[in-house]
Amino acid sequence: MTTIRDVARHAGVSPATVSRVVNGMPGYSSATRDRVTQAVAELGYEPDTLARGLKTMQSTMIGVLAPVVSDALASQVMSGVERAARELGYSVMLGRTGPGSEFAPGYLHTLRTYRAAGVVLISAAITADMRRVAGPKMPLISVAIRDGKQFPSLAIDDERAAYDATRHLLGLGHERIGLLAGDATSLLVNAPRERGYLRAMTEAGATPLLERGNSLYDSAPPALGRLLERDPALTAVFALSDEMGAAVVNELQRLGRRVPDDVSVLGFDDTRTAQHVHPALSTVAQPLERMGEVAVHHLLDAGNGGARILPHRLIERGSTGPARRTP
Amino acid sequence: MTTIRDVARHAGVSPATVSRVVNGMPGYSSATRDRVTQAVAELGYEPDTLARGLKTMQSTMIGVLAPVVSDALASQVMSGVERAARELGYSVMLGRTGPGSEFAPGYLHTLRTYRAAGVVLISAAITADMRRVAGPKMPLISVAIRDGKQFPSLAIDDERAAYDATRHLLGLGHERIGLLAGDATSLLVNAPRERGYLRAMTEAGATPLLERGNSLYDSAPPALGRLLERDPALTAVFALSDEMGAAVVNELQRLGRRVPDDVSVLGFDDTRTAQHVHPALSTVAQPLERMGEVAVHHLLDAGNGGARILPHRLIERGSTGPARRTP
DNA sequence: TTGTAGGCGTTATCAT
DNA sequence: ATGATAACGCCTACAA
Repeated sequence: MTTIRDVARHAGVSPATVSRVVNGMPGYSSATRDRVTQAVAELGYEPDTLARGLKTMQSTMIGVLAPVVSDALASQVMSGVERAARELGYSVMLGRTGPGSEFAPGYLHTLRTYRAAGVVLISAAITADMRRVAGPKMPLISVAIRDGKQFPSLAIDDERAAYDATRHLLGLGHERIGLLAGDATSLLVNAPRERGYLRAMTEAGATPLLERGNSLYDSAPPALGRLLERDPALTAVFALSDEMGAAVVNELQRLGRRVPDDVSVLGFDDTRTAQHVHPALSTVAQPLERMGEVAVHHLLDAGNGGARILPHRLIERGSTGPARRTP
Repeated sequence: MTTIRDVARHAGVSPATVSRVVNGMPGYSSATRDRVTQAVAELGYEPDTLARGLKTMQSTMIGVLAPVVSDALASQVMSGVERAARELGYSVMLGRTGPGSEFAPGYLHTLRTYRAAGVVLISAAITADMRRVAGPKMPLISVAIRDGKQFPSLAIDDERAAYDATRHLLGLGHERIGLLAGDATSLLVNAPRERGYLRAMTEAGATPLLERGNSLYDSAPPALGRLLERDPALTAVFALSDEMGAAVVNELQRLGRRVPDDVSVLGFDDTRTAQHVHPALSTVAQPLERMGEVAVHHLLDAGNGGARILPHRLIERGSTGPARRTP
């Protein structure tokens, strides 16, 4: 292994000078800079991250924690985090919080012993306990979830997004719009979306109709069944996740209903799943990759508390269309 | 921050003793062990990973690198890696190799400066250059790709898996089976699968028919078009990725063909995508999560070179069935 | 502009 | 069984 002393010897200077050159600190002639640079190249020297971190009391590590590592939404945010981190010279450490954030403290602890520069939590709210184990030096930010004003967070305005989306369906002439919501455990994202839907429906004088799944694919067909039982003449279903939306598209067709001619379907999130059904799922897009990138920047800018809002966007694919005329 | 000296003072012993207790080395009475253990608990002491790594010249970090972080297949392997690593007390660092592995050396370099305990490469072959920048201490293993015998790898037997799958379709009475292959850049996985298909077809006296996509969803419809043009009486399509398989299921139905009554469709990998279409995609399953776990174990067992094979498995869902009788 | 020296928190060697 | 001490590789006052 090449150390800073090797380079120093090779270039005929002191370790301190090498350090200065490598870190771009002032204090050397351009001649020595060249000699050092060359020595570095020749020996293939790279500063040891551990030693550097130990000395500076800070590492260039960023943690990224998600409830489930293989989740489609989380993957996209992680991708953004990774890209931004790398661009800024940081590395990212991956962890899993578990569905109820139960593993988060353990990972935060580890991250702390690495003197991580910060942590982004995906789809998981920051708790006082997490804040405590993270210690005073390590900033936390949660993404894709609205987390009050107490801790930093980065998300779309879920209430408004659901409101806009419902208005869009109303604008297409739909009145009997069923909402397929997620379960209560992900309350922080579901509650505002439900409110948005409710508000739009009420304003339009339409009758709200709500059933719950658990945001995953398999939970949607039974919930759709309950929705159709309560109103067989439904002309639109608004699912609060793309997986549920995709399942609804498939299930409706299995039941002999055409999408979107008989029933329109709208999803939420704009994960890749939305494009894996036919007709492709119209959906409320969250800028997931971008959220990951922005989160990293906020983290490193000592992004202080408060909730930041990113813009949502409605993407029309093939699963939505004008309401079927009631004869 | 609590250091080992704080604990030592608190327990009335020397730092060396604390270290011994914490690391389970011999050399202390049970009385002092208890005092130290209690002091550790009271002060919430956790050894600093950086300092420890610096001293021991080894860190408990494992790298996991994938061509694209948000890829479904890679996500599942990563999930397995993360789980196994955590269980063994290791942390995982995430990186992106890029489609042609072009970024791999950079990440390997970083990992080396972290003195990582090893690196698992997903869907990326190890090259001599990578091996070089990884240095002599850091083991590498590639997963979900067959990598000759030169470097460690962990994958299914792609040739055999495709052979078995094709035989399965033949067994259902299909003779006109089109193969939807991936592009040439992922040659290491595609070539053997193509060979397996070809061998099964030839053995059965059937006529092979092959078109290429790029493994992603959007590439499948046009390729399917070409397949149908060359043989409109096709009764089965074997797609070498689930995304392409899902697209084929959707596209066939759009074209008015029933799945599986008119045409059977078989996918490959068993990612979540396979379950996001209707009928759900039958597919050749790779044990992705398991591969991630096993990779970690091999890495830490100083897993020497050579290709390790994990078993594949055919999963029948709704997209395959007996061949349509030719009247 | 450049070099010397001390210490970050830990483990390992050598005394006691 | 326990403690003092020296490194691991780096950065950064402080001196020169």
